[in-house]
Amino acid sequence: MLDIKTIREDPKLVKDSLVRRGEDSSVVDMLLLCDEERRKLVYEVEKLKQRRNEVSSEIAKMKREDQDTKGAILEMREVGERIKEMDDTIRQMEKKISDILLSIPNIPHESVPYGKDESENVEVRRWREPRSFDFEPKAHWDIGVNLGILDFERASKISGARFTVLRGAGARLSRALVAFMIDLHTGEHGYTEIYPPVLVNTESMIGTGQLPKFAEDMFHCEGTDYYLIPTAEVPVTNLYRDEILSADDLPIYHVAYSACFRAEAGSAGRDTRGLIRQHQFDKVELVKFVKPGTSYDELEKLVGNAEEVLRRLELPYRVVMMCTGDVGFAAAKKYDPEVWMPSYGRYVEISSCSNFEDFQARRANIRYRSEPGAKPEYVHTLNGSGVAVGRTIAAILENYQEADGSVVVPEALRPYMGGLRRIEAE
RNA sequence: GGAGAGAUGGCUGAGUGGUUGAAAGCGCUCGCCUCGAAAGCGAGUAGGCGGGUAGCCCCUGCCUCGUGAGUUCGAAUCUCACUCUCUCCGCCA
Repeated sequence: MLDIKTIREDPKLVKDSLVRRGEDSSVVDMLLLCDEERRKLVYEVEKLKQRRNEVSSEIAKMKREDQDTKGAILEMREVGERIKEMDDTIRQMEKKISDILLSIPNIPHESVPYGKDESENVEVRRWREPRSFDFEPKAHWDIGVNLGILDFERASKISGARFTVLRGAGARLSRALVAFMIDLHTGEHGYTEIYPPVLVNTESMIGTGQLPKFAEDMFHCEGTDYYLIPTAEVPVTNLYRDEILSADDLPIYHVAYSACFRAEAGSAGRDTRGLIRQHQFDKVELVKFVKPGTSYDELEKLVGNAEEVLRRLELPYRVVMMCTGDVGFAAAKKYDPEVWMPSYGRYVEISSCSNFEDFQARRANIRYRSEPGAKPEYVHTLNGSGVAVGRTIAAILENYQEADGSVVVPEALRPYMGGLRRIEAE
């Protein structure tokens, strides 16, 4: 959420940002109109309330002195009615303003390149050349099924499309990856581990920006106020909702493993095979709460932390900076580390690292005091995958496959796999 | 699921219709004291939304005592609904 005061003072900035994102900027004028109207009403009703307060204390005094209060009470009864009506109108106006405010995306940082869609994202760096195979490499869904470690057919029987059952070494590989990633981030990057609920309420979803705009992407538990989280970003960022932190608390670094759930409405036909796009997948997420001045440095470090996972696993990757048309609703700046996927013949997103500045903090009301007694200010929040587990399994299967159909276990993972060096068909 | 108790400021905790936005304590900040510190003493210390003035200093109004409605001239205080927490019982991995 943007600050209404910023919009009031510099509407052009917000309109330009919407245009750069390729969105309609006319909401800004509508918003300002409502805002002006609201302030006018607030001013009026507050004058009435002041009058009511004054007369009420006069009535108290008159009663103590045994004077007649009938006239004053009658007058105030009318004033009270009037106040109620106006408060109603103001409440409607505020609802409208907040609806608009919640639907306006963040302003991209000045370092974000202009572009209309993902085709204009900018590659920032590459690590390692993709391996060249002396045989025809297979896709991970074939490798996994042949090894008996991925079972898509039974998954579709028990659940449906876009689900997977992991079996044997496949299940262990997944568990090993989660442990490996969390150990790396807690042990070497200074993150504190969190294990969050995967069901959260509406308020949390609004706090991080999934709602109200992207309701169709979410699984909602019918008859309840619970949503299945699309990422651990939601519960972990909302950990400090409506809190005022002290400067000493910052920066806060959290790492959280969770299952993630996405309805994937509107992606029919895309990535239908394999582990790339599932309704349920595992992810290790990194979340930071930092002082405003530091958030862009923190973003670079965060991306580096995600990249370190891929380097340790020796998976070739590149990092892409999102352009204005692809930066995402809540982010001011975003980098996507992408892993090389032989079956796709290209790099595939395996992480997404964003600086939200105070966009989420304002929605979720997460503040801090720069020093004792100072006015509370909004923190900056960041998060990034560190990294997506399902896609990492896919990348390992494909990049580490051998001509005989077996898959070599990356060295960094072997301690977590009971020393297993190679996954072979049983 | 049943019965009961509760929800007040950074924290603990008073307050059952009218100078209570809120006692007291703790914490924190500043000052005094001290060579310095502690102790002691004194002062200060919620957030939000408007208006004035104007770069976050200051003045001023309104709102906020879990959330939402209601009663009333006036609600932290009375009524109703909801949410959450705790205790006991039941059920259960």
